[in-house]
Amino acid sequence: MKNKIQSVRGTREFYPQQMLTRRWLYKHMEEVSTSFGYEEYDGPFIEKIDLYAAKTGEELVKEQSFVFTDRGGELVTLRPELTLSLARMVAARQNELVFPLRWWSFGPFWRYEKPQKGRTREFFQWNIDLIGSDSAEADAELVAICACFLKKMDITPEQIAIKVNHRKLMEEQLVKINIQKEYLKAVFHVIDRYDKLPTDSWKALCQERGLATEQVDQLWRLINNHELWKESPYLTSVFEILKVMGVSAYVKYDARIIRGLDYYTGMVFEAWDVGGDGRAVLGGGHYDNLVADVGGSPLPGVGFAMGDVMFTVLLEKYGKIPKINQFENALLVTVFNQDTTLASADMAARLRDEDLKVVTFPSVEKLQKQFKYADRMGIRFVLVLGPDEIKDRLVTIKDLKHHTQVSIPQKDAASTIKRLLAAQ
RNA sequence: GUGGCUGUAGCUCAAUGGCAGAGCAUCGCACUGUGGAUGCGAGGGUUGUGGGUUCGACCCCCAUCAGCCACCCCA
Repeated sequence: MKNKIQSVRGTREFYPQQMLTRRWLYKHMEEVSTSFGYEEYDGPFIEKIDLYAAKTGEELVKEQSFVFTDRGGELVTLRPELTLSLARMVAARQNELVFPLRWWSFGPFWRYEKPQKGRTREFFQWNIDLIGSDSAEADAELVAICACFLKKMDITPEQIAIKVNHRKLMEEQLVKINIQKEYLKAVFHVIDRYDKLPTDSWKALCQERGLATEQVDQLWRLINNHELWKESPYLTSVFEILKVMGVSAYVKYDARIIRGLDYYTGMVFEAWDVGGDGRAVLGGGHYDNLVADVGGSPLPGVGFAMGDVMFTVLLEKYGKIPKINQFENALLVTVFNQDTTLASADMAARLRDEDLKVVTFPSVEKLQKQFKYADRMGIRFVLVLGPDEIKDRLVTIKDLKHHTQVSIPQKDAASTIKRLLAAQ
């Protein structure tokens, strides 16, 4: 390990076992996405910085992106998110695409943040969006997809819950307590801080930000009002739809959900780890203007994004990551000695022709060592082709799982193994 | 970007400023045609890195890198 060059801070290394987990996660996202009729797409991994400058909030670009100048002197960045690339792609082919369109993606993103548990500088993110509809049905669908995914991962509503709110509802309510339009952003920010501070400190913070004592109390009542959604016919309708879809158990109204990204204009939602000290694992919402903002005609959309890092942390916490053995149906063809290597290679090739997963041992070693290798790798069958077998055109097959062994004619090897596999 | 804690064998961790260790793992042998078990043995370290203090530094000081935690922010 001397003179080892370290990996770049915050980047990920996927050893085979973790790669299996990533693929397993991907498979479930794909299944849920496609079951609702979503199509897979992807955007560039590098974008011009201008794409994000306007709409995602300044911090995301200024502080949290991997920005550099390319050889042509252009300021570019490793993509910190996908929604704006999506909006541009849609705007570019707005007249040929069929709406409403439903697209999903899973790929790498980069943010220049301080790494800690559940947060790295390089991460994978599931993005899923429905564009071209303004209805409560569309918004409800995305929440339902989120719930279906959690259910599929065997996560219960007691473990992760989806909290829903609506920005316009909040704006209306804030206007009612005489908060001026210009202050909305600042107030949204203090609402966001509510969970992190004791009530007294939070109230002090509100006053610091210019709220009158009376307004602070009104705001406190507002964000602790779990019935507030009843003031919104829109949210009422969303919850009704979710009930019919059978996913209500995962969904809660929460007036404290606002979300940081500036482009959300309607319903917003986040999935939270209920058991933990509260961290969002997924977030999304409705946006009215995104496509227009990148040069298209106005088109509304709704979508969410989920990072793999925090979600994997939670899956581990709840013991939901299966131990996958990719060699459970594989076989190892051993080599007995130098004279039998060709016979083993020949046997291995013929078994692969029969669509079996066949590993060979690449050098002549003691059988003990080769058996141990199979055991450590989780390979189920070990084949021995020694002088005795070759003389009688036999092959010995040991089933490491059931600790049984047979010697059979070589021509029956594939069918015998297939029979054992079918019998489990 | 700010503050705090931690870096010793592949892993988990010991070691008053005075000889760098244990368990697990690895490798070898017992076992010359058979994995998991047992026994015996072996290898493995510039104590994250670079300076400083000291007769002497894993230990104290400074810097730096990395991990974790709390902010900030967010997925």
